[in-house]
Amino acid sequence: MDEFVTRGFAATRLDDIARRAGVAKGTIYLHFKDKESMFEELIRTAIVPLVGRLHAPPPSGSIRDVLEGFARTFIQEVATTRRGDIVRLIIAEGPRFPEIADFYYREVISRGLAGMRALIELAIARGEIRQRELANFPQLLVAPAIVAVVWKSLFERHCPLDAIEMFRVHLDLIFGERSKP
Amino acid sequence: MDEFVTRGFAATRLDDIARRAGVAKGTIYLHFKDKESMFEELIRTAIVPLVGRLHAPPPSGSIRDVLEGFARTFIQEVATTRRGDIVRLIIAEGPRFPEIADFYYREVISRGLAGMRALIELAIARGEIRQRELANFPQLLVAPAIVAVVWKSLFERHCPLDAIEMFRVHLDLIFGERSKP
Amino acid sequence: MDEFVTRGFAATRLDDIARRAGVAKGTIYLHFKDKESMFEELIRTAIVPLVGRLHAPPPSGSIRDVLEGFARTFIQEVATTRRGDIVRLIIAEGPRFPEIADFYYREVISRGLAGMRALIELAIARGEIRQRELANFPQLLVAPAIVAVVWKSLFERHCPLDAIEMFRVHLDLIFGERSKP
Amino acid sequence: MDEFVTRGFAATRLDDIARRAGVAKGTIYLHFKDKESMFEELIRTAIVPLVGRLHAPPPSGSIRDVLEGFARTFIQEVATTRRGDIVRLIIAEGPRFPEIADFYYREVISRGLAGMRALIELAIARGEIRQRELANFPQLLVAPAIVAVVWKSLFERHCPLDAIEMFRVHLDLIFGERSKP
DNA sequence: GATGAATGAGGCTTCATTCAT
DNA sequence: AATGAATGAAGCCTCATTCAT
Repeated sequence: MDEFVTRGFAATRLDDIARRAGVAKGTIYLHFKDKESMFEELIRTAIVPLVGRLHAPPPSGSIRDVLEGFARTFIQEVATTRRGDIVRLIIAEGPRFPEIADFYYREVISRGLAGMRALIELAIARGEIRQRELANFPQLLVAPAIVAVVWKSLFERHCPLDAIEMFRVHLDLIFGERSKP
Repeated sequence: MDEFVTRGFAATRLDDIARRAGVAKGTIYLHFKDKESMFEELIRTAIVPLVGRLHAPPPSGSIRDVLEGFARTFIQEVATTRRGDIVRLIIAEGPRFPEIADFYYREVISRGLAGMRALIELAIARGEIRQRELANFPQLLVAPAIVAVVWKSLFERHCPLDAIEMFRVHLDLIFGERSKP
Repeated sequence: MDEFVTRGFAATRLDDIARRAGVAKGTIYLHFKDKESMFEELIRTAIVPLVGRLHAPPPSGSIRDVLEGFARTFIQEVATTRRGDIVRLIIAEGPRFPEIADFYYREVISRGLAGMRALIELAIARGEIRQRELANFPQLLVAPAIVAVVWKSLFERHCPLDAIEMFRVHLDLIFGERSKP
Repeated sequence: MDEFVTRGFAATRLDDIARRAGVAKGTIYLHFKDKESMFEELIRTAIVPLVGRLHAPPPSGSIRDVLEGFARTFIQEVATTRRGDIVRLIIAEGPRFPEIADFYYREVISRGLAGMRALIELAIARGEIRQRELANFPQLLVAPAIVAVVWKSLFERHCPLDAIEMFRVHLDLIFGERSKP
């Protein structure tokens, strides 16, 4: 997966994968049909941990706190790490691997957005969020996370981005400005 | 460019490019040093029209109207079209073509964000925007556009996204809800 | 090596080498980095047997007999055979492969000439050779061998050359005419 | 010719020849049928001046003086200069261009050797040379010149060679040692 | 006559895949 | 089950040659 993330599907060599895995090239073919199916299986496998996170904890405190915690976790454990590159990899290779895009949509996106929408509706019901239409576009809630992932991999060295702080400001826009601690 | 957008850098064949361009393979080398520099030049060339747009029009009316117009233009002429794929292409290949990422940051991102920040500060000064910290993260302003571009190329067929309406809701979050027409 | 000798470096095709070697084209690259390093390694390898000969035998009989034996061996086993073509190949490609010329000078030429010089000085000390200055130009001793190699590959079919007899006459010039047997 | 000499036939590009000649690439084909015939014609043309020298002046003084003058001229105007490289070029490409080798043999070698033989026989008749068999191998007379040409292009930078002095020693071997001036 | 842009055959090299060991 | 040498299809690139201008 590291190799695919670093170079993309086409530019990755099975030689390198084998060396990195500490096996011979032929051994790969005992586990995978070919390079393409290996790529697809690896992506699927890599996505699973993301899926795990989506079984949201029950919203005990305020929705905003839940979201802020979620955002912090996502940014620290995904956007900043190798997992964030997997997201970028899916963006990059998705159009050529529709099955991967399908799988990703089914397992991650649709569930994640459903969860977001539920949270938003709960927050609206509780009066934490005033903008009722936000429930129609749960993508807006996670948009800064996407931006953070892209920014990290392309522009971080030109201009570092404090993704957590950015997300906090984003939540201020949604929930109303919070008095600074 | 179509070929590169469709397949990515490594998987694109010069044979196909030549056929699509209606020239022989050798002819390519009268114009470009090699595949890599052709890719870089094409990306640069493709970006130029985007850059032109960034010389912002003078904010005559309300900032929100300016941004809404800008968003509509961007989504209709970039996110929906082949140009949006170029943005995706840069996200995909940027890490392996640092020069392209550099160029893109210098010519598009830094200028665009500077323009956004100026607009945000103007809006804050005029009282249109209350969240002063937004000026520190102009990325937040365009985040829905990025999401739209990615969504279009990966998930549109699973779940169409009304990007313009999404952007309108986003602006409501920033400027406060506008009374429905 | 046969292919390189027959066609020269640039005109030799890896296709032909592979076919001649009875392997696939790709197999070549398991053993050599590229065409150039293959050429260089082959030349080096081909020279090794020549180098072996240069560890001179102890001059038991007269120096002239030693040289006549050496010349006979050289002409029969080098000038006449495929190895002679390697000498011609080095003359032909040397200027474009400085490393080969360097290697050849270091391993063959400088050692061979040192050996020749030692023999000449010994012969002078013994009174077999009167021309003391010959020791400054050991190249003169082997000049007919070079001429023989070149002649064989270019003009043999126009006018055969008895290289051994020529060398004998050459030795007569150096050692004084020997009474015919 | 400079291009061919520097790189050999196969590695020389018509692009470079055209640029050096100050004409367009297509223009070459108004004068030559193809690269091969151009090479052959150029070699032939380049050889002509060599041929001119062979119409020997009548041997007025001693044969040895004639030869020493000839050698000095040859080494200064051929071995040291670009013309010497042409000799090397013929050695290099001769086997693949039999017509050139033929032409060279006919126009230069056979005539040159005939002239040498005549000189040798004259010197024998005059008593300047004692070794009668030398007349059978006029190649021996010019062998040091060949060695000088090869040495210059391959090993000069490792160990400079005083070709004229070497030739003088060679003549000493043939004519008997001359008292030093 | 001269040009030089265009061509496309052909060469070098890579790398996914196979298979005898 | 694991290996890794061997394969050969396929891609990039060069350059001799052509031909419309």
